[in-house]
Amino acid sequence: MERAGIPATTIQRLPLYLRCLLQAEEQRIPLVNSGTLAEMCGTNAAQIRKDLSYLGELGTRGIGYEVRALIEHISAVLGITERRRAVLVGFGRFGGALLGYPGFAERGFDIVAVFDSDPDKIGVSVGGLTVLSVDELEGVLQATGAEIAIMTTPGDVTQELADRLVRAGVRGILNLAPVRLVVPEGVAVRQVCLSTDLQVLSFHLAQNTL
Amino acid sequence: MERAGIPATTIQRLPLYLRCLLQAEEQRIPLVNSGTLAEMCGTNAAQIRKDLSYLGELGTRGIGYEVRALIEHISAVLGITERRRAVLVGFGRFGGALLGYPGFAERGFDIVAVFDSDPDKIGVSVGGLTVLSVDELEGVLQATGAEIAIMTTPGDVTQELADRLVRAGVRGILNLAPVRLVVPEGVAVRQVCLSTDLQVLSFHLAQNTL
DNA sequence: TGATGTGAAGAGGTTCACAGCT
DNA sequence: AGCTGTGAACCTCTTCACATCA
Repeated sequence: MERAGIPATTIQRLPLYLRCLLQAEEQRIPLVNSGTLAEMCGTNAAQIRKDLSYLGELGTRGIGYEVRALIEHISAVLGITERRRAVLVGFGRFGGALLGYPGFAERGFDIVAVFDSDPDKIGVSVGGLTVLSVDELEGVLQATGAEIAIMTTPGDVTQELADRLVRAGVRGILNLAPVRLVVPEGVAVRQVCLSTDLQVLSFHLAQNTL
Repeated sequence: MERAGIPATTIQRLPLYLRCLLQAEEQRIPLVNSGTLAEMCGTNAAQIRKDLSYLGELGTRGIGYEVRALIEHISAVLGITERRRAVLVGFGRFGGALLGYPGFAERGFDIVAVFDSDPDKIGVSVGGLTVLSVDELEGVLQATGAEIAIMTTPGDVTQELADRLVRAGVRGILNLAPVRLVVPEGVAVRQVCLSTDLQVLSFHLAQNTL
């Protein structure tokens, strides 16, 4: 499968396409063309065709794209045909909220362990899981084979924990802590920072008040 | 002030620069050059200089940038010299977690109202605020003059609520609901979707297992 | 005929390399 | 001498326009 050479921006749009296609499938729509899919996604037809062309020749000229087949293809490229295991590090406000979020499981991601360093939280059981001590990080990661970590830890310990996670086999980190992580080659990091987003919004507000 | 013509990517990096500069100031560092700032931010010196040059000639050749002055400038461009008011729409798992998050206030964003449609939640008081009915949206927005909305609502009602928010004067939306919002010209939207981020991470995992 | 797939043109950002100040 | 500010080269992504094929 020709996966290399797909632009990063295309990859970031695939989950959106997937969501729209699943929606179409629910409505029993068997076929879409680039125009209608673009409308569903809020993009343009050329973008859709170009993006999908990177995954192979998935459409039929004069007809369009078969919804089910396209879902399969995109899922395969995103590597979510099998379920993926993730651990949650940090059981605070955000950590707790994320654990209860059904969206992860719906999209094929299973949270298989939760860690914290606060003795008051360790042992708490929630959603079928028990909060574990971060001391057990390495052992549990080995046992579960989880490859993804979602971090909602205080800023000052995040890099250190990330290092341990990587050493223990994690190769993808979704970081909600307001810290720029440094990770070795081959490990992917997605940084989420709501404060940053608010500041970008603020810029736009300031712009429009000239 | 020459704000137009600043690349969108530059704007998105300014909050990061700001964070690093505040950190430098805390360490009583009065002056930085593009090299050291780049290291703190995990970028390169050329990027820093180019970005800052869009804001004006803020440095001194042969010397570098004065930390305090740079903080002021970036804050001004981001429009966060005055505090900004935001409302939270949706008091569920995420909404509750966000309300307790001190990071917003620290960066100049005050959450001035919380809305929900669930009768069981309306009236609950939390962090000095009382959860209000979404029926009161328009009135409260007018009264508070909030320009930003943070949405953590169920997907199916989000667009509709966003329309009402925009009509009531909101011009920046931070959307945590897994829905692509359609908004009129002049309204800025930042979409946050953790599931999307996980799927992008999954792609990278799949890549490295070839 | 109708929609895809794609080379080519265009736009937007990043990196380079050096002129220009202090 | 040292570091900024910036034109120019380079690269990446988006949009266009059309050849291509069912």
